[in-house]
Amino acid sequence: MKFNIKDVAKRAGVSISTVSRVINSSKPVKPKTKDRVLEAIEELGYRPNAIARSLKVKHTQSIGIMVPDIANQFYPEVVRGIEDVANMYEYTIFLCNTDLDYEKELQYFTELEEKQVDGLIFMGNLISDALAKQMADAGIPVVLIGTQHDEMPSVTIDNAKAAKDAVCHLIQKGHQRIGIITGKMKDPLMGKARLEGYRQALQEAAISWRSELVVEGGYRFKSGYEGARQLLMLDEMPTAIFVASDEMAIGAMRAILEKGLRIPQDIAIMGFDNVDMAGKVYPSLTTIGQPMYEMGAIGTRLLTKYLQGEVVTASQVVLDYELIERESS
Amino acid sequence: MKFNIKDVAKRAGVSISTVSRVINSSKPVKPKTKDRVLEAIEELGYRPNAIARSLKVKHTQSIGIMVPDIANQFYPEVVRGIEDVANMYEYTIFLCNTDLDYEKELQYFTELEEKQVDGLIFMGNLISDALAKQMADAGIPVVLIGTQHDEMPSVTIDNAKAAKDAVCHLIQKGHQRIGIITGKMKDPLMGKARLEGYRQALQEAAISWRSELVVEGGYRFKSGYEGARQLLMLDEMPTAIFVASDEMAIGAMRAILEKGLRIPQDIAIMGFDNVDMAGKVYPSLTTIGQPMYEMGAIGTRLLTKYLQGEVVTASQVVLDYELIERESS
DNA sequence: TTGTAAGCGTTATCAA
DNA sequence: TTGATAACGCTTACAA
Repeated sequence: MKFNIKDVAKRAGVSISTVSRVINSSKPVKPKTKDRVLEAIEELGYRPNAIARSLKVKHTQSIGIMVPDIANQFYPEVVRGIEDVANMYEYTIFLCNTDLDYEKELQYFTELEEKQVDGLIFMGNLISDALAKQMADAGIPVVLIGTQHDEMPSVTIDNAKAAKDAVCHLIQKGHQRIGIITGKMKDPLMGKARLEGYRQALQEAAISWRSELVVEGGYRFKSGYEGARQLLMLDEMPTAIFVASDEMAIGAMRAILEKGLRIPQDIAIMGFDNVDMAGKVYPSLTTIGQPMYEMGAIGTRLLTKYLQGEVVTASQVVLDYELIERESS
Repeated sequence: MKFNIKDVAKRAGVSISTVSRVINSSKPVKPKTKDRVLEAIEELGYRPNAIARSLKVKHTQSIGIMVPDIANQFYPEVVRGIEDVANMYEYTIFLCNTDLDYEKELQYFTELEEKQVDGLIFMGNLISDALAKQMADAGIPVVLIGTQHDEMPSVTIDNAKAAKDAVCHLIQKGHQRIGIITGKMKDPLMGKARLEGYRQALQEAAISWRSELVVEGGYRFKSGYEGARQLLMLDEMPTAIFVASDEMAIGAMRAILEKGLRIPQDIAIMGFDNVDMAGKVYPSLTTIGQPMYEMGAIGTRLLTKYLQGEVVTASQVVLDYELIERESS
């Protein structure tokens, strides 16, 4: 019960080329025959086979998207942004979860390459050399979101500057003893850069660096909780904590609340990301808002430009963030 | 710089058929020639073209997945489950956000059909007649997750029973005056069924129904917040509220906390879903745990069975839920 | 304005 | 164990 272009041609009493022409409006067709074709298509419930078409035209109108873990708070929103504009430009998206595993990244890339995706959106940590090489060899346009690479277009925010602003905000609120729960130190953007911002803010305010106030975290709830507990055990507790991700910040809040301390009166908290949850917890979380949806949308728009051969002026776009003041500070 | 099977055949000094045979291990090839072919593949960096292959073999090793909104708390986890087992069975997934819009569902389905997906995972409300018809006509295997249809396989939980258990739990805790913030009343599963569970629990406990204690919500944070405020304005406030989704429950908690009331001492809260956030808010949320990852994984496993022509014994699987008692009750 | 036919990169049948 | 060759369903010169 599955028909092809030949079937409709026969039914309409025309050649397959005319059918093709009415499907794609690629060449003028006499209105009358066009109607006959349309009618035949309708009657048979014919659907063109995009696979066959792709084989011929050499593009698939599909793009791959690699993401560490869609179940992780941060990504769904940016994936939504990606999907919306991809859809707008008539692309469908292949979703791949890499778990930040270089092997998996490589393997998925190969799979996507074989499936002839027109382009790729990549999210994750640094791109491994092997992956970079394969991307270059494949000749598939790639845009990075939330990470950078010398030879690839990307959309990011200025993590160091954002972190600095965050800490400055705390300082302006009168805090002098400010703790930090960082990201992973081997992660240059979310880890090191945000710590660097913290350092700069303190320096500008002439607040001396105290190593007991910085604890390394790992982005997830639990490490925020544990990091905060560690900070709370100090003889002199911080009066504010800057936490390098919202999820950790919410873990930190729990640690504080469990101790019977008040937020922000006893300890102020500042997160990073503006994950959906940040505005919903109580007290709500003051944070650095990454424009997640926009990052996805703009990154994809950038990709479509490459795909359509448009000239792109800025290939490494860094977006504005926003300091969102809520109840926790 | 892109090679095809012909190029490697030439380079290896064999015919394209032998190359095909070594790629697919479909027929024995003399070890020596096999090595030559492998070598040629390696040297050229050849990648088989899956599109061409699909055209010939008539399947694409890809499945579509339609979800209302990936940015909505509930879905990322199930999508992760889907992707994991899809990947295990060598399928890649096309992700589509429908926004619960019948038009969009139809449109996406058509797109997926044209792209020749081997199967489809559908999440959303009731399937519209138009969609059901098109699915049947297309002859593409579909499995439903979180919703049902007479003629289609699905994986769900027993919403009414789960809701009843939830309310019984509240009753056991000594509550007699129990409010409910429901889902949408036009939604049979998450809306009506959960309300029905509430009704049954009250009835069994011989607690009389009071219409001022039931307010209709809409799943999202805001409607939970507003619903709770409405309940809190009653002359006799409820001592417990059963909320038909975690996100609403968290909105309800805010309304309560803002009034200076304590959870669970003044008002107990019970949610539904066990979204990631439920265990992270403070106080943490007692809720009905839907096995989201498993729903995705099992649904996809079911789909692969259809795709591989295996016999399936149970096509409408209803999974167990779990009452997760935390701090809010 | 329409039709014929070559070709996209594979797999699979058939013969050798 | 291998090689020629006809599909798969479409688009696109080129001819008519």
